[in-house]
Formats: sequence, structure tokens, C-alpha cells
Amino acid sequence: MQMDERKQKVLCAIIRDYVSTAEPVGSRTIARKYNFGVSPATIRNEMSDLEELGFIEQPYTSAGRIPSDRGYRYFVDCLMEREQLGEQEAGLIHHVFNNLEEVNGLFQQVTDLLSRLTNYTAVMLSPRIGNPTFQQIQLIPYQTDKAIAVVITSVGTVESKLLNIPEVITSDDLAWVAYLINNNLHGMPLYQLRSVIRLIQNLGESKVLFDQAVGLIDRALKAQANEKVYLGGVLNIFNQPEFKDVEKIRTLLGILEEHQIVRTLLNETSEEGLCIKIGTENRHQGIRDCSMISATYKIDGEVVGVIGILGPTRMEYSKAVTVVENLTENLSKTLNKHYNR
Amino acid sequence: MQMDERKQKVLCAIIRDYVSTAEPVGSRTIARKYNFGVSPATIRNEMSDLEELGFIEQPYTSAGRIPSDRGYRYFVDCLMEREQLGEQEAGLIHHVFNNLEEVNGLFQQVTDLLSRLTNYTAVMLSPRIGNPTFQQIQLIPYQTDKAIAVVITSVGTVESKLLNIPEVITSDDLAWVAYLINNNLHGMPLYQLRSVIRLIQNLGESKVLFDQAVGLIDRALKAQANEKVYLGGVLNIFNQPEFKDVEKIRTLLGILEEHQIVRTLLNETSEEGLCIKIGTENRHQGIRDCSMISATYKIDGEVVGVIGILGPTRMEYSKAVTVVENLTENLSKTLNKHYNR
DNA sequence: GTTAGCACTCGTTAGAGACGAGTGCTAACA
DNA sequence: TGTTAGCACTCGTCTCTAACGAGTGCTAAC
Repeated sequence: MQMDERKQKVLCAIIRDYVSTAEPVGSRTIARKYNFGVSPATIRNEMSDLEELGFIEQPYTSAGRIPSDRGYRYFVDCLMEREQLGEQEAGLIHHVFNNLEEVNGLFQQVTDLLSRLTNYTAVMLSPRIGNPTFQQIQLIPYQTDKAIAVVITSVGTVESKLLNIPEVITSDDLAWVAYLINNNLHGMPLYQLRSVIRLIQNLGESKVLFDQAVGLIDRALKAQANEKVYLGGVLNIFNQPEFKDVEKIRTLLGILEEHQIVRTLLNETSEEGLCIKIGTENRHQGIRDCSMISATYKIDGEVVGVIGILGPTRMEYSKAVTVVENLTENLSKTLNKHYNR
Repeated sequence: MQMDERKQKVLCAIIRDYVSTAEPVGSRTIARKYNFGVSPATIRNEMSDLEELGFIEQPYTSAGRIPSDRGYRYFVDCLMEREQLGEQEAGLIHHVFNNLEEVNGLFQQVTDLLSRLTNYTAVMLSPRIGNPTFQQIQLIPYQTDKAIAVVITSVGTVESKLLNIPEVITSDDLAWVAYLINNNLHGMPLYQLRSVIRLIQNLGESKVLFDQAVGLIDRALKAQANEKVYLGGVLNIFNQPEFKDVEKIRTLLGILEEHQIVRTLLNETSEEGLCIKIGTENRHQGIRDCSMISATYKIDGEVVGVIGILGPTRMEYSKAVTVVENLTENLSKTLNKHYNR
């Protein structure tokens, strides 16, 4: 059996109706509401065919039809048209990207924006930069027995910590340790750090200080390697009638709380561009009745991170895709400008 | 009517039973399960009195009794005995406070610990330190047209930011601006900052840099003034049968997500020591069927922050109070040691 | 190929009755 | 005076049934 134009139109109508009502769609509704100019009986025949093709299904005999995962897939691949952003939405986006104070805040802002524009839950991974290296450390004396250590990595992130140091350590010692570290470890990636450190000896009293400082460098580089997870609009889950069940919500919130799971999910995004996973296409058991739309963003032409949304399979794919694509573009542009490459 | 000893025992038994089962408690259950040595009929008479006193109530005619907010209040004020911590629990607490890596991580750890020990949702405000002042700034050159600014406040917190600066600015300019700021603004609280800044003139090309640096100082001091909110065990809400209703969960999660609300709630904690708010004693409409147990922690004898738990009014008050008190003590001790006063 | 007609399915809703946990009251008892 | 057995009564919960209706598939006619 082939998909002719009318079948496609019927499938579109079913999806459109189901997406907005969350109720199984009957032949009468389709025929009347979407002006097919044929009777419900004719639509029924088409629906019967669509069911045979696996694009729609019946929750039970003699209920209306709902789109199957395969139906959504066909719709997304072959039928869906990109939607235009409304003026208000474009305005919101413009506002976020053009009133940027600093990059770190941007990630949360973009995630919130994404959830707000789509009404689904938004997730995001901050940029993972291939092999960040140690750049420099500063040790600043503070009160009598403390020091503040500030580590800068090659990607411009800063990690700092208040150190407790033995009283015998002078500010000259601080300077000496900082000099030692900067001289010997500059430009080191994480995996080389340990082996080089072993070569540095004879620190005497400064050993404690040195160890703490190196620990911080370690953390700074590790933090960079592990992409941070941002969540936005988590409560949007409650808007979906398919999640009126407490257990379902609990499962989903449990997944979102486990950042490692979110990371895995997002990292399954195809290497470049947009990725849509519908229902059972998702690996993770707990989101088998959800769809995820994600897209990668780049710095200097290289993929560094992902943003995405998580919603029910009954999702406004067209709108969602437009927003996700738009935001990744803007994000890439902004980050490139910021990192000046 | 007076509360005699048996009435108190009956109230205790009702609360104890209701807390563990979440079902209205009948006279038979009380008489049998709690070895009163009298018949259900006698218990019924006592219950009737307790109801008249307002300590228990019936959900409907001829159901069992449940404790009223007033009943819980009487129990907490007059009847409750402190519970001892189990060995395993004490071990967990010891582990967190004695394997401390750094103070900033401690806050989230304590919040998580609190929720884990009680099985309720834990909330916490990070220390608010009265009038933090600007201590010092470092401007570190980075790449050709950037600088990393690091601001240290009087309480040892560090704020940093990557600055974009005009190309004409040299590293000497950076040093000069840092010197200027350190010399003129050192020891300034937030409210004096602006007026002093106006006195500094003739910055020429460095104006942009100067403004960005001051902006960061501003933010660092403001961040300190506004206590940060930490949440732990949010999903514990789902364990409570009283929250099997989706709308209730949504409301509660909505409140927890609005950090400003949480801040207000916690700041209503009595100036010192423990605070228990039961049901309608809570100001906020959305948690009128919850109880909150909170306690302040101190640095240098001065109250600086609050930790607390939020659960259903049907709460294990004894256990919860013990844990909250224990953690505030440990927290105060640890912070004092860390800040060395 | 399209459509009206019609029997049929099956989830949803509303109502009725049985059930049972628990009460309050009364009267008897120590 | 406090305690208790007995008993009628209340009311939420559970189960069963019947009515309803949205929607289907099939058939036959156009």
C-alpha cells in the first residue's frame, strides 16, 4: 500500500488534532473539522489503511485513533513544515542574547528560554572543550593563616578556593609555590598533570599548600571535562495530561535529577545538527513515552554542547524544532563572538 | 476539662499511630496495640474529651480520629521526648563533617544529608554575613584582548569573570586599574561603593575596564548579601500519601522552585534555636498542610543562616527535631573552625 | 471510489446495594 | 464514679449493573 496525498493529509490532521486535544481522534472529527469534503466513512477507510501501515493505532476497539511512534516519525521526516517564530517569541530570544552580561549566566538563561518558548522541559549541556589545559594559578594571602587560590584554565574558566595553610608559610612562600606551579605545569592537560607533579620535590613546609593548589587545578580541569547539566521548566511536565499520574512524574523527575542520565541522553544526539527521538526510539526505559528534540551548538566550527527539550510524544514537533534550531544558532553565534574566534 | 496522664498517653498513641499509618485511628486499635489495659469504650470516652479539647478531629462522622494542628502542637510542646540518633545515622553525619573538602560544597552536602536522615525535603540558606566588604581585586591578562577579574570579599568568597577589554589596554594598565581599585575601595561595604567610585576620574581608555571590574565587585557583595537557597531530597515529597494528588505536588514544587519564597519561609525562623511551624501556623497558603522544622546556625556566636525540613503535618517530629538540631550544631562548629574565630 | 445505514464494541459514568470500620449512647457493673 | 458490654447508627469504600455514547467495520447502494 502506498501513501497518497490524501492519506498524508489525514495523518497530518490526526496528529494535529491529537496534539492539541490529547484525545483519540474519530473519523467524524477529521472529516468535519479539517474540511476534507468527503464523508466520515471515506475517512474511516483511509484510517484503516493508515493503521495497517502502522502510522496510527487504536487504544481499544472502536475508540478513535492516535498516532503511533512510527506515525510521528513519518510526519517529522516527510510531512512537517517548519513553523515561523512569532514576533513576541523572536523578541524574547533577541532580548536574552543581546543583553548578555556574562557567559556563565547565559546557559541557564537559554535553558529557561527554551522551556518557556516550547512549554516543555528544557535540558542543556554546557560546552565540553576538548582537552582543556592548566593556564595559571594565583595564590593570594588572606588573613593570617589562609590563602585564596585562583586557577585559570585554557578555556577561560576560573575555579577558586579558600585554603587553610600552616602559619609558617609566608607570602613569599605563596609566591614561590605559585611560580613553581606556573612554570612547571603551564599548558598541561589533566592526564599529564600527575606525572609531572611527581618530579617536583623539596617543598618542605610548603608541601601542604602545594598539594591543595594542585588539587584545585585538578578540580578545575575535571569540571571542564564534565559538561554541566542545566534544567529549565521542569514543572511544565505537569501541564501534560499524559503525566497526570504521580508515578510517571516521579520517574521523570527522578531522571532529570540524575544529571549523569541526562548527560547520557543528550550525548546520544547525532554528531551534528538536529536530533529527534520519538517514544521507543529513546534508549532509556523511563522516557519511552517521551520525545526528545536536541541539537548541538558549536564553537569555532566544532561541536561542543547540546541543548534539547523533553516532552510527551504528543508534541508540537514543528514549533519545537524551530525553537531548538533557532536557539542553537544564536547560542553558537554568541559563544563564537565571546570567545572571539 | 484537664489533660490527665491517660489523656496524654492516648494522644501520644493516636499521633504515633497516625504518623506511621496515615490512616484515621480507631479506639480499638489504640486499646489493643498500645496496651492500655482498658476497653475500647473507655478509650472512646477519652477520645471524645480530646476532641472537645481540640487536639484531635474526625474526618467525618464515625471515622477514626486524626490529630489536629493543635494536637501536634501540644504533643511537640509538652509530650515529645527527644530521640537518640542511631549508630548508622551518627556515622553518616560524622562522615560528612569530617571529610570536608571545602565550605561551598558543604552546604549542599548538609542539605542532602538532612533530607536523607529525615526522609523529608530539606532546605537551607547559606550564611548571610552582616555587611561584607570589598577586600581585593586581581586583574590577570588573558589572551590578547581579555582579562580575568577575581574579586575577594571580606568573608573570603571569590567571584570571577572573564572581561573583554579594548586592545589598547596593556598589562600595565591592568595593574594600574587594580591598584587604583584596591587602594580606594578596600574595606568598602556595598552601600558606600557607588559614592566613592564617583571620585575616581581620568581613567581614559581604562574606563571600560574599570567599570566592568566595579560591576563584578558589586555583584560579589550583592551575592553575599542574598543568602543562597539549597534544596535536598525534593523527591521525598512523593513518599507521602498525602501528596498523591498531582496538584498538591505541583504547588509544593512550585514553591520550592521559587527561591525567594523559600527564603522568606526560612527567615521566619525564630531568632535563635529551633522553630517548629505546624500546618496553619505557616504563613504561606501553599504549605498550610505541611510542617516546617528549622533551626539557625551561627558563626562567632552570631546567627547567620538557617536549615530546615518541610514535610506533611503528619511528621515524625521527635526524630526530625533531633536531626535538625544535631546538624545545626555540627554546622556551626565546622564553620567556626573554618573561619577560625 | 464514495457514502448512508446499521449492528457492534467497549470505555465511561451513575446509581444501588453490601460491607465494615468506627462511633455515640445506654444501661449495667465494680 | 469510672469502666464496660451491647447495640443502633453513620458514612466512606467497594462492587456490580445498567445506560450511554463515541466510534468503528461491514454491507449494499449510488
